[in-house]
Amino acid sequence: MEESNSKQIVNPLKQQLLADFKVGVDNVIFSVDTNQNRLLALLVMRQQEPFCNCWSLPGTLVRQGESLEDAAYRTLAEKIRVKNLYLEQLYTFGGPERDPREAVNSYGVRYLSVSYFALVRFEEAQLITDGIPGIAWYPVKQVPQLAFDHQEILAYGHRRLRNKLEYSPVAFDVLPEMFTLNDLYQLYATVLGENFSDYSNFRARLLKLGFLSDTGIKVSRGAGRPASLYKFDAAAFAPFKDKPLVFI
Amino acid sequence: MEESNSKQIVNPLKQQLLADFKVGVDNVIFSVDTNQNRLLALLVMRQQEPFCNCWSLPGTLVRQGESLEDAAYRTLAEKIRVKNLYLEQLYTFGGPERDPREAVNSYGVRYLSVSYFALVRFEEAQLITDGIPGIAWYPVKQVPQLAFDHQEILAYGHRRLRNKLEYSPVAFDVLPEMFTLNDLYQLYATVLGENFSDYSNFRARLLKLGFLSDTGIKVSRGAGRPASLYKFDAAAFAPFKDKPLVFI
DNA sequence: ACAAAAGTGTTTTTTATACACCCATGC
DNA sequence: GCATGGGTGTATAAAAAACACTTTTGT
Repeated sequence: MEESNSKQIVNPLKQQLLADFKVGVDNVIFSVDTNQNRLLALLVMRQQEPFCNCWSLPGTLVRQGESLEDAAYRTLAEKIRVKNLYLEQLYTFGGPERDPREAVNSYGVRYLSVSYFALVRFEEAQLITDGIPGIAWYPVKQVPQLAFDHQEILAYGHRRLRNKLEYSPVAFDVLPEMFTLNDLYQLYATVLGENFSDYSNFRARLLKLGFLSDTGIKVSRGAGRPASLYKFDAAAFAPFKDKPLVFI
Repeated sequence: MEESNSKQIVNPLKQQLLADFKVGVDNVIFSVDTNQNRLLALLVMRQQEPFCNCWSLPGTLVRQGESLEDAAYRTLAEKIRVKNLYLEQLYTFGGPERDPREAVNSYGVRYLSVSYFALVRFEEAQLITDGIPGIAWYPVKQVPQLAFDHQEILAYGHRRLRNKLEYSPVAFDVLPEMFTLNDLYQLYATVLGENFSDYSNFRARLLKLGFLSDTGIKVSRGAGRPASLYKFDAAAFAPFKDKPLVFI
């Protein structure tokens, strides 16, 4: 940030002119349907040009006095009601010509997208439809064509989710508060692919670490022995913060 | 990105007005002095207000038609000449009031900083001083007060470097092309802290993986047996891409 | 000769992996 | 009873961690 910030100095070389930006925030919002073992992403149908009637990530343009994170929370709150959620910044996509609006009004206005990555509990999340039907959870394996470069942003978010699962306890932000060890295992298998570990070993390893507490409550899902419901004990997890590969 | 992008519609609620942004790029540039085992960051002395005569990360404002990455490369090229470098986006800092200029001209212009993280080889990097003495490598343990929120950005970059060292071969972008195994070990020890592994084990493990090739050339650093110079074999490393904790 | 740094090997402990097997329930 | 999913244990292989030892140089 060393350049002069005065717009008044007109430089003959076009290159030298600073770009004026509008900054958008786009959210990649994930949740997991434990019943069907599917990883879901929240999409909205655009109601305006450009890309009208095209599915897209829920997003907004940043307003005066609003921080990037505030904007991310605002968009989220407009679409779903949740009790808990995990949110972090993903990446900033900002090349020229990533938004067709740049070409039209072309006063050098650029559109930059700061993307955020969010995890919510599927059971708790209430979609705010407001009559308009253009909002839905899509299995990440079956997302339709998306507006702008949102396909790329979603893919980036998916990669981040896979990485985060390996060392951080984000899974417990997506799972219901009480879950069976099989729910947890299925989540990992769904996101990371079937070949990351054997269920018995996964189970034994996590239990030994001691941050999963058995509530004693049993649930029966059809046939088979009923499973115990476990809770994540955040305090007991503390020593494992910053340790890599806790969950393999 | 769903809002109307027309500036003309004046909304009585100030909140509803979109913010206009200038976007800056700030680079956290690291290198390692293998002779003194020090991790260094490149700082520049600001020549303008605000924060004139204050040390800061090298940065620039993004120009028309320029991508974020282009801007990052441009700043870098203005400060140092390097043959190879590693560059990736770090994080976007964008709260209101992070830049004092927002208060002054206060037409709702916001300053947003997209930070980039770069690694260069200390030996190859030629600082471009151009008479002005305000550019220097600082040991990260001894950086002075920095302008804006650059302290925070630097800390963030340092954390990223530590993480990247564990699974990606970025070390070889900071080390000279040929290095001793001790250079490599010292780099890890310097960045990760002295207690990450024992030298013998570190050495044995990496050699077994087979992507370090012995050039046969020996160097003597004072007393003791001369050490072999090794090279990083990028092709041989390929199978370890995406594998976590290759370097522990 | 001896200190200093490079490089090798050995032993112990811990962790990963692959299963086999027992347990509790629905039908 | 038996299929189904939950839950426990064991045997083997691999890797991490600790550290003793050998080699080659400068002084």
